[in-house]
Amino acid sequence: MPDRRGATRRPEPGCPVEVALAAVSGRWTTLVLRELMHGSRSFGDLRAALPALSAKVLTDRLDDLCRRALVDRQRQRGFPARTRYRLTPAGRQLRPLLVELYRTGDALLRAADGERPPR
Amino acid sequence: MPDRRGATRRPEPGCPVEVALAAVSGRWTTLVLRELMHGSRSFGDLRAALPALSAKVLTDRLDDLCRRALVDRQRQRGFPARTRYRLTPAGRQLRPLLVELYRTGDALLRAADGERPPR
DNA sequence: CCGCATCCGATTGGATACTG
DNA sequence: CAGTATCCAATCGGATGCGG
Repeated sequence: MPDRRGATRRPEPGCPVEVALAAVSGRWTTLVLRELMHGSRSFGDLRAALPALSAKVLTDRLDDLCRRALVDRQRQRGFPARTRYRLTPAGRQLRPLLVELYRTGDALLRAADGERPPR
Repeated sequence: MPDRRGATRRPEPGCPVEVALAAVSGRWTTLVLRELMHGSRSFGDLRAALPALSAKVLTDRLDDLCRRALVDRQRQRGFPARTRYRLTPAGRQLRPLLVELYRTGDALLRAADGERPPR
């Protein structure tokens, strides 16, 4: 990618970098993905794991992930209603990216601390 | 990170994943970083390489990257003014992340195409 | 040449209350 | 239980014009 020909001169939605970034950006997205990396979850499971996340934003995130085919939704109608969310094979491909995000962020934090040595 | 204890239950700014995501998100950010990965650039160099990027947004991006200590600004005052931007050692640490973003996005695009096979 | 100042429309995230 | 419906403040990206 560094210096690959076909490099874009504007942010095109079809650029691979934009596609990956769109998949993980947005507030709470990485935390929802982390939960689903551990296995399938219901709407309520996710709310319990992330108590500060409102229902509206959780719905937004899940809708978005479903539209991108990274998450699969299984509704079981009736009362009480039940819905299970799980990663698709495409969604599972995000794992190395999340690991790399953690690794890079950790390196940046260490670099910043190194400048002002921990007295 | 997957299932690491100390895992956050809300989006805290000190979380490594948030730090790395903040460094590369925002429209045009990855393209500006790509240019700087190739070496130091002036404000005008960047505008020429990314013609559809307005001066205001470029300034926003560079200010942000400087505040995060990922980019270093060297002003040479006078007329005409000159400023050179270059990655700091911390900024260069973003390269593997950008590569991983490209790799993952590419994999997602291939997965999506595979579903509707290219006739 | 390198920005900053303004203004603006669109998108975002969150709070709150209600429904199948 | 699993959402939907409103409403709102804040942020964002972009256009345009001026200033050192």
